[in-house]
Amino acid sequence: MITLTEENYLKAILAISLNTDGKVSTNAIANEIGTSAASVSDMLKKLQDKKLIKYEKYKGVILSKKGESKAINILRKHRLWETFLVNKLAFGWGEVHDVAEQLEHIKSEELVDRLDAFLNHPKFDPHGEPIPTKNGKIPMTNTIPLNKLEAGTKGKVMGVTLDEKTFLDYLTKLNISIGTEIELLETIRFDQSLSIKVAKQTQHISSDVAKHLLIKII
Amino acid sequence: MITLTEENYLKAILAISLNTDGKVSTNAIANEIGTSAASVSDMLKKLQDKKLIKYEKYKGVILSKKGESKAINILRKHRLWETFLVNKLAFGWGEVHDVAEQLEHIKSEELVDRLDAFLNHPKFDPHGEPIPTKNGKIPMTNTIPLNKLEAGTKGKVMGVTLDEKTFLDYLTKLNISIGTEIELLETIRFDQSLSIKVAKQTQHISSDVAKHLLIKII
DNA sequence: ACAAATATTTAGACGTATCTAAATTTTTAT
DNA sequence: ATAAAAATTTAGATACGTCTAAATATTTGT
Repeated sequence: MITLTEENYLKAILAISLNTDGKVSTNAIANEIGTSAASVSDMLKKLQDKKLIKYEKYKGVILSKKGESKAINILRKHRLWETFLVNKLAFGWGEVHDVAEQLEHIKSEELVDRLDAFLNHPKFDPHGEPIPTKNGKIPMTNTIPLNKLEAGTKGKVMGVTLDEKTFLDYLTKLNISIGTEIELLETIRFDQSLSIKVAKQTQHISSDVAKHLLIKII
Repeated sequence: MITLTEENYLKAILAISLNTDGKVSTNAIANEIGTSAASVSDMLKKLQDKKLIKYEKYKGVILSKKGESKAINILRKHRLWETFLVNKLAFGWGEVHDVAEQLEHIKSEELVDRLDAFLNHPKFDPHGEPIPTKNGKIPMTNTIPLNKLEAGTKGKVMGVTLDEKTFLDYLTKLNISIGTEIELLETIRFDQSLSIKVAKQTQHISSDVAKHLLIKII
């Protein structure tokens, strides 16, 4: 049996893997989970013993087939529950993360299948992120982060890659949500901050904000 | 912060309290939870320290105001989630207990409020048991267990007090569900088993089954 | 009332997950 | 190339929840 804590480690390793190339470092995991490197080191041994990861001391870690499958399933459950909370219980998109972090650990394949059907097999969660399929694939989206766009390009916000209330509240204040059209006017050389046009209004945002906005060029 | 295990102890103590008078014994709790009396004894000290129970060594235990409020809230969540699973996700009434046992520990008052509203503030769960109110009351029902009925009395099944798949599957086989009309024909002196009439068919059931059927006399 | 049976608690141990501090390995910079 | 810095692992502790075996308290039966 896999414990709740082990599930959280797998999820963290997957999240880091999706954003970076190569092996995942102990420190990166410690940072993602909010724990010490020592604790991570301890846990990696256990996950290794259970064949959930491939781990070499000092060399970093990657998920095994089995570990990846578990991690993707947790991600699937997380995104399905977020969809449920927003679409059925009328939560705001900034309010669902913490609850979904609990719900994602509920163990029942039947429940997930029925929830998926109840929601009409959604392809994307409320943040525009693709919902992994039952057989463990994460659908690819042809979007790029706003900060990688060339100046003068217009696009539409297809998703956000940070699920944090303060961030999502800020987006709401900027009048940005899924589907919003944005034109990148200029990238400032000094700090990579961006001038953008949203609904005919010119606004200015940091590159930290821009990198979490997934854009499809139109 | 209250742990998952502590919540399960409070729930168990409440469940026993609702069926018996006086203080709850260590053994009764061990039996309900499926653990050793020694473990229960350890845990009772912790719950006492947290002021969740009133406990005197060797004398048994009752819930404190605070403990009772927590326990009833867990029961409320359990029954709301069971209602969700049956009414919205089309689970059978015998299939929801294990999942609800997990869902009842999700921490979010907002979630419970919204779930309650989504379900249209149900008064009873799929087993006919009353759903505790947000302010911590368990509505009373004027029903009695089938085995306490007098021979010759007719009644309607209003609820079942055992949430176990084998039991509920058996009821289904007997054609008994919430709302079914039953006439008690005779109680056998030897083993307290019962002859009943269900939908014009005479059937015979044990007193163990009968005591978990809540009847309203009609 | 008192011995036997039953119930409960204590003692000591184990596994999980965490921490801080110290040791070790790897990377970086001159 | 090697010393300093950074990353990682190990060692030793702590808290939680569990267990078995032993000790103690309570209840029961005669």
